[in-house]
Amino acid sequence: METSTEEKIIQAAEKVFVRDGYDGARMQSIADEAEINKAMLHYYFRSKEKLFQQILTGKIKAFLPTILGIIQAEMTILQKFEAVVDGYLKMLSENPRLPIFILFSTYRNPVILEQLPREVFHGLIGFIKKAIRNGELKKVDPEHLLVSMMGMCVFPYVAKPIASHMLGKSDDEYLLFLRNRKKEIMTLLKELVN
Amino acid sequence: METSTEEKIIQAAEKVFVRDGYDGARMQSIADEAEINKAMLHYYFRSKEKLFQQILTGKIKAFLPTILGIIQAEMTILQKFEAVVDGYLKMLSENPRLPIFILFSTYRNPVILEQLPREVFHGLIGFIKKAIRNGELKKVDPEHLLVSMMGMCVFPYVAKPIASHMLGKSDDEYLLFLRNRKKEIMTLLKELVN
DNA sequence: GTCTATATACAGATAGAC
DNA sequence: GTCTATCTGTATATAGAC
Repeated sequence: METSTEEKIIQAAEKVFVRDGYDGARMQSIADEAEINKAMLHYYFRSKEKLFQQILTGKIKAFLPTILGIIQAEMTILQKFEAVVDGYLKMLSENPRLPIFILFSTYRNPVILEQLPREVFHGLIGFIKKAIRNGELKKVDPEHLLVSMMGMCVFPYVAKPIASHMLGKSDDEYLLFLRNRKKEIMTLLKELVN
Repeated sequence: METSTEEKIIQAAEKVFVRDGYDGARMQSIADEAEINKAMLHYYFRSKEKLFQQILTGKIKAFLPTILGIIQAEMTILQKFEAVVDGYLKMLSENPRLPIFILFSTYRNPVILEQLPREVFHGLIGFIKKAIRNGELKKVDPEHLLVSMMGMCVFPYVAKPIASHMLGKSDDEYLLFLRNRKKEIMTLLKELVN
């Protein structure tokens, strides 16, 4: 029932920034959404810029694949792929507007990325390399494969308006399309496994 | 040597809108870029909104695959894939910031999409369906395959800041990475061909 | 068509009472 | 901590001289 003012601001700011972007967001919109006074935003966070940085940093960390922990050593490479794709698609289905927000924000201000850890990517690339050495996987470039996997997951979300229009799908039909996505991505990835 | 004022405005507006987005763009920046007076923007285009609509519509049309005309009936499906991927990646390498601009803009204002033709997508999906019937291609969902192809092409561009950081690549190294992209996408697509 | 000057609106941010 | 009132800058847009 009780939410602190600071927490209310953060939740409202997430919603407004993710929806409207930094330049499109209004401090008044955030205050309205949080049902508090506009002056409180500055009392707690000093400036729009500072509030935004905090929201963006938090969201980027959620956006990066945190699935690495789930992966077990005994899994086959295909099972690992499935864990990554599945975990990622689930997060995206819960936060469909998140990727376009993050990608656009980092384009306009890449400095924020410097504090981000690279272990997740390195870990996944390591798995792929090992699977190739084992003969478990066909010879492909690990970095390109990882980018392809992420692209296949993320693109239908960042391109939702244009893709649903081009495919002639209503919002409901496009949701259904997204739900079939995992199976279709895995069909492609299976072809790479020996 | 001679460029009409209207043309100078359009070129400047393309540059500024694509770089900064609608909300981030300033009419003064466009005027400076075009080396004309700010009042001229309103004389020729009435409002920022109208100028933006015109730029965005033009850019979306360039963004959609116009490669369909190149495709010949005698080509194998793999050659058709290669034509699409190659044409698309070339356009992207010449306009690296275009996709993030269009995708973000259509997210904020999807109405603009209504005037866009769907033939390009339908044409490509038709080719894929036919190839499956012929036994030329493994059984995959044509719509998903098309979205996967586009995602593999576009994602490395829209995610450039985050991907180059995660892979630990400098700008030059990332450019090289992008230049190898075609080969790696085709490696994946080849596995789908019988 | 092109300029200068200005109108109008609204954004982020702060001062100060309670 | 929370509010109202207000400051200050700057954005889009227009009026009107040339």
